[in-house]
Amino acid sequence: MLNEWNPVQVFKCLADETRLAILLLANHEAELCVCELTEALQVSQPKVSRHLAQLRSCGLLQDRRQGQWMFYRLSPALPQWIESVLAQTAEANPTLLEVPLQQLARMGGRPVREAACC
Amino acid sequence: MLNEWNPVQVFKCLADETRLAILLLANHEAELCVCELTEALQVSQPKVSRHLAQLRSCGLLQDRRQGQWMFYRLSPALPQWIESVLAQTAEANPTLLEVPLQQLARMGGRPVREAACC
DNA sequence: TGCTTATATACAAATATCCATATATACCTA
DNA sequence: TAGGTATATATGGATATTTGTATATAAGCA
Repeated sequence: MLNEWNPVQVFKCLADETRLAILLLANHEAELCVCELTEALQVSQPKVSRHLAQLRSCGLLQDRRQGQWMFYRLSPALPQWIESVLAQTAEANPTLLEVPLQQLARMGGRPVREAACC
Repeated sequence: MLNEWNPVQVFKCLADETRLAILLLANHEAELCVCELTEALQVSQPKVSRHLAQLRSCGLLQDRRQGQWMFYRLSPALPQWIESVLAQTAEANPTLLEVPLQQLARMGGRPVREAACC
């Protein structure tokens, strides 16, 4: 995880429609798997995976495997200023999440989360 | 000013070392001319001008001519969430402004501001 | 084992971004 | 008007980013 939390790097991560939507969704939904993101954002699976890899390598996202699925969430180590930027952006731009959340709600066959521990 | 306040566009503006520094300086200093920015950031004049043009065309900066000088400041119309992002970024990353402010303080022959109105 | 689903990665092409250099424009002063 | 300073922009090349397509990896299940 190079150049950790460097503001320019962080803003580069936010400076793409797909990545910003992923981050705002992760902020809203706690945890999402790749197929859910693919469906919510209506983009190809490799595209989502590539952006997820970038966000993970920048330290913004954390992943967890559960069987066949990979679940992504905001990194618990995220500095407060970054959380705050995400929250402000989401609050001031509610339309960004509107369609993705509708797509999610419409989606069938979503994987069931198992408790992460215990 | 196309695509005004589109978050992705805004973050693209923040996703460059020179532009981010310009914005944080403008946030800190109220108003700066091109030669001051060139000196503070230790970059070439065309480079500063190009980035300033981009920030202006995105609506983040406002310019004002005073004689030979062009003064730039944050747009008064800046949405609150963007101001907030800038403030959070500056506060959490004080080193970003450290060297530029030193260079500014060291700089001689800075143009005198006239009152903008009256 | 072999097949299916979910996800990741490699590759190459298209596009965007960034920069140095050269030059143009605008204002000022004489 | 001519010359100087401050700033803007044009051009071309280098580099980075983004993407579709194809393929690889990993887990689950028969």
